[in-house]
Amino acid sequence: MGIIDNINKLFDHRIRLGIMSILVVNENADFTSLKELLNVTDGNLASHTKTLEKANYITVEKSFIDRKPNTKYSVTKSGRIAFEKHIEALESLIKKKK
Amino acid sequence: MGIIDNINKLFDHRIRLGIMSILVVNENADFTSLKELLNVTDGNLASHTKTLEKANYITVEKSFIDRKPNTKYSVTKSGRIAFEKHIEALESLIKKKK
DNA sequence: CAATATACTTTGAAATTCAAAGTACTTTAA
DNA sequence: TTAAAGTACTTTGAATTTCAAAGTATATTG
Repeated sequence: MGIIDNINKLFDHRIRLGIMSILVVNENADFTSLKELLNVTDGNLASHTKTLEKANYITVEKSFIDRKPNTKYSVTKSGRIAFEKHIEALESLIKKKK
Repeated sequence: MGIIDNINKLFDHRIRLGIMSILVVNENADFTSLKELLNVTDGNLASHTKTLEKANYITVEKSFIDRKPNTKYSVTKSGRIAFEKHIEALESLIKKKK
């Protein structure tokens, strides 16, 4: 087993890591908030949220707020668990340097 | 500026992160050692080391040891600095959850 | 009602990732 | 001695991923 085997490939990208970091502390965040916080383009954000959604790490809820479409993302239980594991893997990899 | 802007794209991949993690504590490591520690295929490792080399984050030294080719990788000064910055960016992103 | 804005989605070109196959020896063993 | 297997990479290109431009749909503003 390699020393990076516990690093989750799905979180091994700064945008997805950022999305998860936001969602684990916020219960939910909408498309526009994520876009601004992460400073990414629409299409790019959409494709990364879709990847996380397919993995069942986040859920999407669409509604209309003030007659405008609104997409809210939340982290799932399994997403939260997977993320914690990833962070632990990252920490143990990096700590080796001390 | 987004919250992930200080994450270095080049270290935003588990194999390259693993290579750097090994090299910042070891002064040097050869191809075979990296391959075993990381549990990756030859071609895959070669392409990631090349990426880091192009960025001037690691250097390569080729020689023969026991009549066999040996490739040693070491981290450069700028590679070390970039890596530290990356780790700080990761930590500050993750710490927000506490 | 035309122009501009908001909130996404779709599309596909470009870049990246990855492993299979290739190269160049060396070692073992018949 | 020579054939087969092993070591240490490198090359290649197919598959996947990333990303932004353009598109869709509705709302607002002048």
